[in-house]
Amino acid sequence: MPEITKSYEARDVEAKWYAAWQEAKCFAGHAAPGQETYSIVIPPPNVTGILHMGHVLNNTLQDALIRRARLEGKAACWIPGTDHAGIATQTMVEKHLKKNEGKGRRDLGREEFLKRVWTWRDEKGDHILKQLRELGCSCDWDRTHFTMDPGYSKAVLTSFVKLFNSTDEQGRACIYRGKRMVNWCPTSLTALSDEEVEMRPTKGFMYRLRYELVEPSTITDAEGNVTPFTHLILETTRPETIAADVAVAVHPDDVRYTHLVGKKVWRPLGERVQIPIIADEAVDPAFAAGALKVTPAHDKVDFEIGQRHQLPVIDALNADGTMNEFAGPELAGMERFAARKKAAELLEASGNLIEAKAYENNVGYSQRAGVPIEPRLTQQWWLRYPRVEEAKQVVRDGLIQMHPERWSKVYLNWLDNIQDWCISRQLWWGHRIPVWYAKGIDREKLTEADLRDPNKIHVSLEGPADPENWIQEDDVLDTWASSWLWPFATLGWPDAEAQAKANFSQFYPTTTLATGADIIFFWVARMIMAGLEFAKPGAPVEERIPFKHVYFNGIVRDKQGRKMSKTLGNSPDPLDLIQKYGADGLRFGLLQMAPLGQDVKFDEDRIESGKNFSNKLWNACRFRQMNGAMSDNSSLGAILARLDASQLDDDDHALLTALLDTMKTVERGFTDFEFAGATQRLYSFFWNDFCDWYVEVAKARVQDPAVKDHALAVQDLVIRQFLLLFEPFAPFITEELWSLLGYAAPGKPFVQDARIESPADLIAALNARGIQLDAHASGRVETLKQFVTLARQLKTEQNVGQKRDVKFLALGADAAWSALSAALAKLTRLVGAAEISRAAAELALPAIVTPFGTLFLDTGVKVDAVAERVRLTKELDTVGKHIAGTEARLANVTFTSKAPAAVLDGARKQLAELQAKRDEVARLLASLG
RNA sequence: GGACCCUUAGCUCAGUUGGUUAGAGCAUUUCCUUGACAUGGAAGAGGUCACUGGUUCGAGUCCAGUAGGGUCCA
Repeated sequence: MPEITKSYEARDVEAKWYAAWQEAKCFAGHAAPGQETYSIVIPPPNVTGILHMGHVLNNTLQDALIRRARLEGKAACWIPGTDHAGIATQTMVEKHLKKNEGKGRRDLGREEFLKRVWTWRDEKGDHILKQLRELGCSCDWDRTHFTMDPGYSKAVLTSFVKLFNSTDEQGRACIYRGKRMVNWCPTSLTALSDEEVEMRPTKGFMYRLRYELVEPSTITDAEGNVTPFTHLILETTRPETIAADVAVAVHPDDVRYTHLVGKKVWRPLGERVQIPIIADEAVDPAFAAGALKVTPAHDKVDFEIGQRHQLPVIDALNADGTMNEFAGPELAGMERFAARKKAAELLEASGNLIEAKAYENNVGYSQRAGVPIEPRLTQQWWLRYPRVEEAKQVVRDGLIQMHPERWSKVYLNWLDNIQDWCISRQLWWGHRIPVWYAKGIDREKLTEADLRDPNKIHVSLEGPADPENWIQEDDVLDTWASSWLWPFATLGWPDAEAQAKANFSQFYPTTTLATGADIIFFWVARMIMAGLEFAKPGAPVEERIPFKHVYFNGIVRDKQGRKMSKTLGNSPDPLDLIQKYGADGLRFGLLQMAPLGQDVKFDEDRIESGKNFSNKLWNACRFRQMNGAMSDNSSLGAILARLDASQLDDDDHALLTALLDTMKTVERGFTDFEFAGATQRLYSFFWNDFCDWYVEVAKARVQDPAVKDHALAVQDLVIRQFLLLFEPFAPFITEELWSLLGYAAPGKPFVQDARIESPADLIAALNARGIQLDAHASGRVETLKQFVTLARQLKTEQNVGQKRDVKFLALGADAAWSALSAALAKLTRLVGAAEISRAAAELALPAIVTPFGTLFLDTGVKVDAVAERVRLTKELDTVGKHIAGTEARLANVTFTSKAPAAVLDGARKQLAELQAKRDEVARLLASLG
């Protein structure tokens, strides 16, 4: 048996065991027929991403879940992988190209550019998966997937083709192409979905403008006064688009303007043209002066107004956010924000700018590029979501449970207001849409009927048989239109052979999805719809859902509650933390501060405490090893066989009771996703119940040959069960100790080869050895602990806290003394005294009142009566207050008549104890003279 | 504007269905390197549980409102 070193060196241990696990294929997900399964798909990080604290929390949780499942004997499978992350990766490579070669993607051409992206991916990708290994993640690496792999790509294209040929719940084609207003990112040069747009309050100006009436009018008020009416007043934040105005709209019921409807105003910028005044319900008469400039090309509401009134569309912006010739000669070619300034200057010069006031409003930003998006009219592919109603129902019915439950509401609310999904992206890195257009047709003018005409449009995986007559769509699919297939595409779908090989039928639906709530719409909701639609056609709904539980972990924030970000530099590098505190320390510390569904305020001290706990565990095991040779630890049965039921004392009973309680807490932690509670109980059990008390108490027993084997067997038992409970959270140190203390059975070298006992299993195993746990032992041990604390307190107060040769004298009734003397040996040791003997009468010595009567401390020095009197008086005062409170409670008739008996008894008992204590303290005071 | 969450010790957080004197880690005070562990041990100090009202014999816990902080959706 190798000797355990003085302190725990995490890094050596971690590297060794991870290699061993991989070598032994410990993480392989195989399901035997009929075996209960537990499967998780990883939220695939961006292929070029690096590990941050959010990943650490998310993946530690998944690893804990999957490791626990293994210990419970389930066929566990955790599928890893990465996401091609269309925009993010393409942008990254483009930047790199620009910097190193001074070229853009168009200089290289599509084919060459994609080659470069693949090279980049091969060189720099998957780094994050290696980092997850450092953390101890037990993914089945042989199942690593990438959303652009051939098999996965086939799944993506298959899903598109299937959707193209199917209808939504209202019988409409799921996929259509249409020229509609989209969120356009002028930096990435692509359309975005609504979810990729982030509203941010943005400071700017509200420009108050005059639009001259072509035929000035007059207003006649109630008194018959007539005033000239020469212009309309409008407000806009975007004067640079004025040249694209095609009308001014007012509310049809707005009496201020009804007489003007049908008349015209001069457009104040660009070519001097007249535009009509129209009436539309969409105008808010209360906003500004109640008139709205209508610019159909650059605003969604305006576009809809334009449609209703058959207005032309003038697009004054280029794709990259610069103005084009329709913006007028002064603005053409300018960048949009410069043009805004310039437009204001021009308006001011022409006298049409009344004022520009500072204004803050919500502006949509491209989440990825961080620039304001432009509403832009373009041809895109759209998806009408399938299975929307079913997706709501599975959550309402609890087939899919969200934790914390409140996220269900957010989810349902989104589905209630669901909008069609713009799935095409004007990118190259991604899955190219499997649509071919017949040569010679005008793509801009395809009707819904044309889309379904196989002579004009070809949609398939393989492409047309006569490719020379067709041109493939340039656009690729939104990244999320590939990752929404993740739970089943990683299990081989749609290839039957691959599915069989991957144990699709056993691992789907997966058990738990652990992710952040920030992607509940992007990913979670869409996966549910995709799963219902594709995974097991025709199967009952409970077999089609992609997962049964969704656990939303919090966001890791810094101490001030800010999100961790590169720019703020407030995000510690997880690998540094692993270096400093060990992977186990990081995992354990982080989980301790991660209560269900709350954001985590990161505190490095907590991680340090995780490391310290590792060391504590290490040393407790080291001490066990030093106390006696290891006997057969290879199974629970073997250890139990070494227990002597007749030797079990109160401490054994109390410890085993606490162990059972810990087992229950941890079990509940896993079913309810209450990991913080589980880790905290593990901590307090091991440190307080086991080390602080039991190991100390057992020091005496271990010296006694008659009970030594038994006492060590209890320790071996508790350490074994603890390691099993702790392994999911701290796999490295537990593995090392499992091995060092001989818990591994022959041919079963790893912790995961063992089966964790449930609390009921352990009770049954104890019963089978003739052991019934004594429910009252814990209370008696608690009393002894109190006695020890009080005795130590007395020593500290008398400035002999560290001396071990002091003498105590206890004055109490026969019953108290007999209880005390039964535990005398260990108490003497624990309080640090030469002896504790019985006093015959009150003594003129410093004293403290304990549950076993009054305890006097003989330091050999004359007692300081004045100091004692002060101390005892204070004590008497405190006790008196508690007595008064309890008496008042008991004197209340409504309390005594309504409170349950147990509470009443407790109060009465407490009062009696307090009164006895008061009397004793009073006697002591009196004896001081 | 709608929905949700949070407010407990100096800091970060626990506190299960209402029930003795509200807990932990870190920080802090005093003492201790005694044979597991100084990454440690012992003893202590530190809290009107944001505020107001209600329900109840009893509220950190349940209800309503107020204030402050945060998130999501419009």
